[in-house]
Amino acid sequence: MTFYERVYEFVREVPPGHVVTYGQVALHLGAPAAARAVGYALSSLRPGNDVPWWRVINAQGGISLKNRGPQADLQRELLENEGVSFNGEGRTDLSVFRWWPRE
DNA sequence: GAGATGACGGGCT
DNA sequence: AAGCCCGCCATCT
Repeated sequence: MTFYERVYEFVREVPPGHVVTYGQVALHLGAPAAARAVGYALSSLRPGNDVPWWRVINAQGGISLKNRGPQADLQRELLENEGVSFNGEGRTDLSVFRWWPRE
C-alpha cells in the first residue's frame, strides 16, 4: 500500500455534496504535515480512475487550480453540481460542506 | 545521495 | 486582505 493508494482510498470515501481539505487527508493518513504530498499524489491522477479528486480542496475552502488550467472550472462545476455552493470569493463554506470520516 | 518541485498550511508583516 | 517566508512530505532529475 503506497502513499498514493492511501490518498485515493480515502478520497473515494468522500460522499457527493461534501469536501475535504488536503491537510485533512494528510492528517487522516497519519502525516499531519504531508498536505503537499497529498496534492502531489492527486496531480498524478489520470482520467479514467474512480477517484473523486474534485472533492479535495485547500484549507481556505477554495480550489487550488485557479490558474493551473481548465480543470479549475471543471472542479467548481462538478461541486456545484453536487450541491456545494461557492461564495463571491470562489470559496466554499467548510463549516457546512467539510466531511469527516465515520469513527 | 543532493537539490529542486508542487493540486499545501500556518504564521508573520 | 495580500504577500512573503518557512516547514512538511513523497517524487523526480
